[in-house]
Amino acid sequence: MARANDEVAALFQEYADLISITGGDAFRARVYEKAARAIGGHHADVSTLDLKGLQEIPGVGKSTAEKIVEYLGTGSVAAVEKLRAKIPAGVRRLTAIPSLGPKKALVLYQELGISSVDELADAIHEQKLRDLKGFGPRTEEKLLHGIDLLRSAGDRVLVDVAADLAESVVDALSEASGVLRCAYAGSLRRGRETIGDIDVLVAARTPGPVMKAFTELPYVTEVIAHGDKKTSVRTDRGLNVDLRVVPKDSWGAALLYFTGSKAHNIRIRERAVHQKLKLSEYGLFDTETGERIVSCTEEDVYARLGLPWIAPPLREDRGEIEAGLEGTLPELVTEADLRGDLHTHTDLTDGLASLEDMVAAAAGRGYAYYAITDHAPDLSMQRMTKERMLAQRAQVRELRPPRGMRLLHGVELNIGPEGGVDWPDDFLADFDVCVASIHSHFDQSRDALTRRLVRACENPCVNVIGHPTTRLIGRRSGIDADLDEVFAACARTGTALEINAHPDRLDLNDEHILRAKRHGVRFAVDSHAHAVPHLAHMRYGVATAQRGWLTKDDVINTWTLTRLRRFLRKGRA
DNA sequence: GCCGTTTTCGGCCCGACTGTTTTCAGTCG
Repeated sequence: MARANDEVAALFQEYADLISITGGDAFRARVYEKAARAIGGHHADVSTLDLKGLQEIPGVGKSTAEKIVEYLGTGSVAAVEKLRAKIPAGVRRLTAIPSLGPKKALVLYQELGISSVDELADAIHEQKLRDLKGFGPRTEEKLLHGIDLLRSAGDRVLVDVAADLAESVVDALSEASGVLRCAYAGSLRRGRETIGDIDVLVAARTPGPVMKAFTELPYVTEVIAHGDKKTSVRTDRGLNVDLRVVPKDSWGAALLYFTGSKAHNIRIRERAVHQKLKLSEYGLFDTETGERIVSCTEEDVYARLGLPWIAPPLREDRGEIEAGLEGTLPELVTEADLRGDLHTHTDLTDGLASLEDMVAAAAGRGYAYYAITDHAPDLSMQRMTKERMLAQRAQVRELRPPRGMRLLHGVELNIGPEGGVDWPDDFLADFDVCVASIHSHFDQSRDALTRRLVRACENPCVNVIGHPTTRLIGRRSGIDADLDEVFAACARTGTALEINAHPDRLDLNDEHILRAKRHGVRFAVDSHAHAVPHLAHMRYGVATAQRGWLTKDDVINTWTLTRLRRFLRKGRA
């Protein structure tokens, strides 16, 4: 069951789309889009708020708040139903086709009665679009191509795939003639968990050579748009890359603009307008004289708008502008702050590398401490026994890792259907650290799942809840537990929540982290490595923690070993 | 429909590219 906030957000997004399609006031549509985002990201559950509380959500006024109350009371909103009755759901679906927006969708529906993607494909093949105003032969071609893309849509890709591609594009273009600077921006720079396309920014004396080099990259399959300032391509990696080329002295304004998010950009541009300034990707200008004031660095632009530099992971219009004005932006945790990793495996269970190899690689990352946490016997395929675990402990105690790195002997316990774990307290008490995770029985009731996690927190030996929602991005949605209750239990019992850094998990996600932090929870950013290369996934976990506004102090594996050990003692005898 | 470090009314972010147009609307980010 989704949070009421998510249901309301989806409803308002649909309402905004329907307003656009029916040719309603574009500003009204934008208001509902904005409200949808604000409600989806709001920490408090809207079903617990009254009319007054709802209006305290920025972007939610009287009319919107009343619609929320109406929805929560009756399960629908009359104004939305009215538009739904005018426009079939399939017409809205048409706007998912690239190059087809609300205006064309309405024309297709009104003139030809087209209300589904299939009907549109048929109509194009029957040449029915020829007589419509604004539809030419190129439009037909683009629509057919767009339909193909939609039908084979891989949607967004995992962040590691996008990062590899982006870094390779940046490396290649940095070598192109006339390129002065090159970097990726967009959602990848903001550290989002999945990426829809890659934005690459170049500062160059002349755009020609770099544009050419770009379209000739080996993984480019198609050039979508090709101009002096912007070129867009599709790649064989399932995502598009946009390249923008700007003059060198526009670098800061352009980087700011292309990093987004769109919502953040709109907010800072509004701020500019209020100061009689105009902000574009070319710089910050005086509206009256047209004179450029600043543009070279992001810091310059923010400063002229009365703001400190805002780190990209915060740029989601989730309060960062207000915090910047008040001087209360968090000092975000960084990868360099991490002193260790608290959830890793070896080939004793389902890891691929030996204890020695994992430890050597961890030492190479400069960690001060490193925990080995192989599986316990309740994941029966791992064939773990007390004897095998104790033998590993002896091996760990004997190892002398380089650079004085300290080894912690831990375990990843399985949280059973009733919330119990593999071993009794007296055996667990001798581990340095216990991670406990759910690995099965994902479909229990909400109450059962909540109780299960709360019981695990109440175990005096459990230090960290591993991959708390068990989601696998794009493959398995997270379990349906009352997370706020779990967060409260973590804070009460001194149990940390994991931010699992593996790109297909990133669990907890940024929004959960923001909510958990309000409960006073501590976090562990862990690689969950099953092989040496996985240790480097930490960067994605850190980015997720940054998106959750976490500081060094919130993350237990940035602490000194002494402070960490005190935390890990928890309720043990 | 929302909102105010000029405003409780009159604004609401800005520019690139494409295709169908003869000067611009639509789409996208």
